[in-house]
Amino acid sequence: MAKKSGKITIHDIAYELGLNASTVSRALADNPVVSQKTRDLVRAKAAALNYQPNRIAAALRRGRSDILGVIVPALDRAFFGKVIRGIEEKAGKAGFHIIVCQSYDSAKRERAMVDTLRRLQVDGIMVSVAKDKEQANNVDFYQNVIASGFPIHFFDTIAEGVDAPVVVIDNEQGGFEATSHLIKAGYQRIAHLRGPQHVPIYRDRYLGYIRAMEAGGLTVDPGYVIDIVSHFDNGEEAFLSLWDLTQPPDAVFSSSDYSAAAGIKASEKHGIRVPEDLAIIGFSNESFTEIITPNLSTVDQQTLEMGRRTAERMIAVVAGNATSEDMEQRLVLAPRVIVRGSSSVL
Amino acid sequence: MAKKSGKITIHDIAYELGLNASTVSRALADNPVVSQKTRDLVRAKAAALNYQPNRIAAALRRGRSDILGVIVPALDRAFFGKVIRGIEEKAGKAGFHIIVCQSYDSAKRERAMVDTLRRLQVDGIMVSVAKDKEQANNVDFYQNVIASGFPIHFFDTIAEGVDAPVVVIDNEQGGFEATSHLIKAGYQRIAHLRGPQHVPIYRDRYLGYIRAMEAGGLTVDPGYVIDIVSHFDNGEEAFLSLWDLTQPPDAVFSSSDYSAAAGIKASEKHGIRVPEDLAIIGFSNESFTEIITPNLSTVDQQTLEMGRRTAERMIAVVAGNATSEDMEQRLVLAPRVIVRGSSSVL
DNA sequence: TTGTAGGCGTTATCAG
DNA sequence: CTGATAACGCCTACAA
Repeated sequence: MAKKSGKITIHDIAYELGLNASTVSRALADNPVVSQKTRDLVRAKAAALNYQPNRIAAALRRGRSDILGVIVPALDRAFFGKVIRGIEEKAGKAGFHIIVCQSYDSAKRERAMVDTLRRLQVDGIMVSVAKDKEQANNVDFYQNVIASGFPIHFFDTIAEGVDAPVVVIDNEQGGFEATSHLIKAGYQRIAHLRGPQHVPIYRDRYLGYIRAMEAGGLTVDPGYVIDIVSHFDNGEEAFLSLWDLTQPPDAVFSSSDYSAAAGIKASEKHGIRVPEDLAIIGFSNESFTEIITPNLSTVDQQTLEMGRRTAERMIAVVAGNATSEDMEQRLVLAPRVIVRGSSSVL
Repeated sequence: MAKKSGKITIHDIAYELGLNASTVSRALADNPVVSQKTRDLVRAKAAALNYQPNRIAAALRRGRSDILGVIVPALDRAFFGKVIRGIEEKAGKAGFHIIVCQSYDSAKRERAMVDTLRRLQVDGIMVSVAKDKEQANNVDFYQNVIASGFPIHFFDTIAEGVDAPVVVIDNEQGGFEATSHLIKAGYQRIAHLRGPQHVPIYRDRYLGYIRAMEAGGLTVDPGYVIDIVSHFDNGEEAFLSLWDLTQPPDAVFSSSDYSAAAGIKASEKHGIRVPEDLAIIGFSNESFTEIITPNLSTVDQQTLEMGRRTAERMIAVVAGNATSEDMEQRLVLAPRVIVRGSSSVL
């Protein structure tokens, strides 16, 4: 009995059992070098005292914390919620914990978070990079971090030009397939709501759109490409400007589900039938796409899978089963087009 | 120069400056007892060497990690994403980090997470308790944890009967106001889609509904109260059963936005106009409520605010500015009814 | 103003 | 099979 109010340590257990702390440590680690009898005794006493090992002390000693860092732009975006769920799932099973941080889409803040996480001695960091325009400075920064031997793994939005493992979906292919789907369904005048082009994922979706149009023998009317700034707010405007054209489109591939949804709403308001007069397909498979009417066709991003694979690969590196080098640096997941009512008359 | 490949420590800085590690430690902490000159020298050298303090070592020594734990049922639910965003926001500003775990709505797993987090030496844990039926065992568990002096703070779904600080919204009041809004709008036959009654938040919403009905002088037809199991899946069924009644309701207050949305969809399919034939109001203010047509009336839960306040209060306790006792144990946030197209003809 | 000497709780290396 | 000892990197009395 008798300990002040402080926490129980292996020394307490050792003392009560007339053993040495190192034996207790070995016993708790199930080290076979310790006699079975002693191991049982120690475990029993540990349970009796409600001993909780201090993992921070162990981390200091072992030089490993079994904690991984995750940096995302914002936690309240459905996409990141799902990816992190996948990450936590795999990490947890492998005995790791995750610390989650938000960059609020500021590359500067993102770099600061990397530094803090490293000071916390996380064993590696998974990051989906901020989408502001200050990303250029990331390259040197991350190259230095990586050169120092610290494991970094990107997912979704990556730091281009940085030599690190990456899990992404093929946005170009997603754009291609979404557009191709519209072409196959018979639409000819296909517009595109385009996200900020300094962000690779949006640029790729746009390029996929272009490729599909060319492959389908259709010309891209420059007036059919509308730039979306904040994907929800100016969704309606975008559609209005399209209808102002002398020859309005008969289909729209939007780089975001939000602007696509805004389009459905605007169409309804203006008496344009979806999909008869105008087909719409979005991107991301947000959960509301199955709730709105008509259901929004979209491109699924394999979010859970992205999280799981990222965590797996990160852990492989951290656990030493793989080095960043010997693993294929780039894992590209295939997006899946999901056809629903907004782009097909069933 | 010359360090193997290992990390830089205060000893390295001290060595290079011909100082002692303790002086460096004090200098970096801006301890005024150290001469300004030395402090500047140390900071400069630290920067030059790209020194990153080892917070895990500091944590061990100080007995504080500046890390807080957060346990939620699932990270891919919009509600928790927002709350955590709020938590991280406040925690980050106060110099804390957060480790996020998922209970997957299993009380057993939740308790296991509490133990692991404690072993990681987090300074406190914020938890939204799992919604399975095994919660009863939580009471003893949490009472013990708290009795041992470890700070626990609940939010949203709480462990009833446990004496710990809590931030919740007034679900009873939310149910009352949602229902009252329908009554004031002239609806009389008001049904309720009721969530699992072993979960306090759903029970409270139901009680609020009852109170409003009574206050409005309306009788509650038992056939008008439909139990929802999985809030999205059997939403349509619920509505179908209501329309089967000889006297169907003219309004529905749903304890979940998802079943409410399912109702809007089902109404459309069956040629029932919303809100003319049937008014619908949900609960939670999910982001899709503004996207569907008509926009769904709902009750906002103050998610960001809930996260911020929870973090603030937790930090106050951890930082010693307040004890769990001297702070009002219960902070109740007021829900806000948001009237949109689904329950009002504007 | 700076240095010395522990010690936080664990694990790893050596002996015995 | 078990014990003694040192060390992980930092902080903090206490001394000088």
